[in-house]
Amino acid sequence: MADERQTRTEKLAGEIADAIINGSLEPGTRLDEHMLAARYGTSRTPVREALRKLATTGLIELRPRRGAIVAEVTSQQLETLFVAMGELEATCARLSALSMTPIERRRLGALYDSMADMVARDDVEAYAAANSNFHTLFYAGSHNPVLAEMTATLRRRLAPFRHAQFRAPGRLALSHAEHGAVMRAVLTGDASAAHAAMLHHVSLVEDAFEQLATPPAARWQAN
Amino acid sequence: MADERQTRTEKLAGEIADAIINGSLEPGTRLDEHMLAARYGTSRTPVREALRKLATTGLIELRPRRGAIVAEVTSQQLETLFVAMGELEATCARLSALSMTPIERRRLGALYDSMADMVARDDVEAYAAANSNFHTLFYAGSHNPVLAEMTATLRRRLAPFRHAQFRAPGRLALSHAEHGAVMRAVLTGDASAAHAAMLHHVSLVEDAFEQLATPPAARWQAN
DNA sequence: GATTCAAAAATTGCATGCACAATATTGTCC
DNA sequence: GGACAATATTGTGCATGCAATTTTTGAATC
Repeated sequence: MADERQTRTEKLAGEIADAIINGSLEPGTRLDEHMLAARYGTSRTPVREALRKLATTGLIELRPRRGAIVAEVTSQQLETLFVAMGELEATCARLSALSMTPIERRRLGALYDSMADMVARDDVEAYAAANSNFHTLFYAGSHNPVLAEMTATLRRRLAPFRHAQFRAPGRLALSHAEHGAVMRAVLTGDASAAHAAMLHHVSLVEDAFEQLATPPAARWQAN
Repeated sequence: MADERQTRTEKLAGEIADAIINGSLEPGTRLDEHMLAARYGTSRTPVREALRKLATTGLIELRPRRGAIVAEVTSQQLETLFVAMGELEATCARLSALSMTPIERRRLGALYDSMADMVARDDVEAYAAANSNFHTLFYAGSHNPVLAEMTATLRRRLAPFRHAQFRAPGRLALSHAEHGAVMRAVLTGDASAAHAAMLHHVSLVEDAFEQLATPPAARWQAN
């Protein structure tokens, strides 16, 4: 209940996106309009509109006259997505170095410090949540809503493939060290260093994924 | 007639987008579903779906229960869009420096050379078309379809505001000189120089726009 | 003349139904 | 037994209709 201000279409888009991101709808799954309408207790109309919205984010694939499926991502496409994500994150860091306000800089430093404790306690859960906030600070810090939204969209699209991100041993400490490099560059206003440090950081996330996680899609079409 | 393979929704989205880009639908115009359905000879259903698709690209603004309007862009939002565009173009140039194939590099050089003639003849029409191709080469040259599509989408979204881009005296020669800087950096594989040169180039485009063109939206909400 | 409020009109959100395209199934021939 | 064609079935694309919300209109009041 609560806020009944959003339309059924929007609510549906959110729920289906969540189902995809948390893995309960696996890549390749056919998204039958009747089935979804029945499952969520609406008619096909809002379902169709929600599917079209999700298609633009890349979470699902819409084939004219042939229905929708949860996007199957080949390892090559995943590589492409990670590279694009890295470039956008790096750009956000670059702009953050140039335009973060003193308050934003202080907040960034405070979050970074608090994450040191989580590393010390080896608290993966808390660190993962804080990590998400840490990156979000740069989206906002770019002071460019257009760029911020693009980056956030890409992040959501990659979410299904990052579940095991911090499981690798020592990954927490490494991540925190890289965060430190990014943060220092941003705080000193060194734009190109911030860009480079963030790019490096996100590349390593990609590597960690490839070494460790078996993404849902890879089961179907690896190589 | 011809290719009746695409759905009415897709065709509609294209036609409405064109109408916005070429200026026949001005920012702020209300997009009444009944009106559009009548104008294009369909029912409201495909119109609604087309509008939702356009909304995701930012060309129109969709206010729940309150209809759609052609996006009104404040000068501040326009600034944001141009910055984001510049960063993405610069990123494409950066990646192009790293990953263009010899064939792509040769094609880039050939196009650049051919544009010198257009500058000499002061052929604004031809130069504008070639300029579009020039930038598109970097989208493809990034070898990252995700990034390329994002950049192209932003370019389309800014298209309504760039009509008078090359009208300013001397702008053609200046543009060509900047293209030269970008091209040389890419051809020599200097990624950060390519990034910087493209950023510089696109910033100047933005300046040219601000000095010269009065965008449709600025009539309504400048300051 | 401006402001407030209520009723009317307009417009969106959603449901439902039908036609056609795509897919699955069955049957026939080699 | 396998390939192919005809048929049945499923599912999407689109049209239409109704209910609810928003916007407009008009009068009454300050």
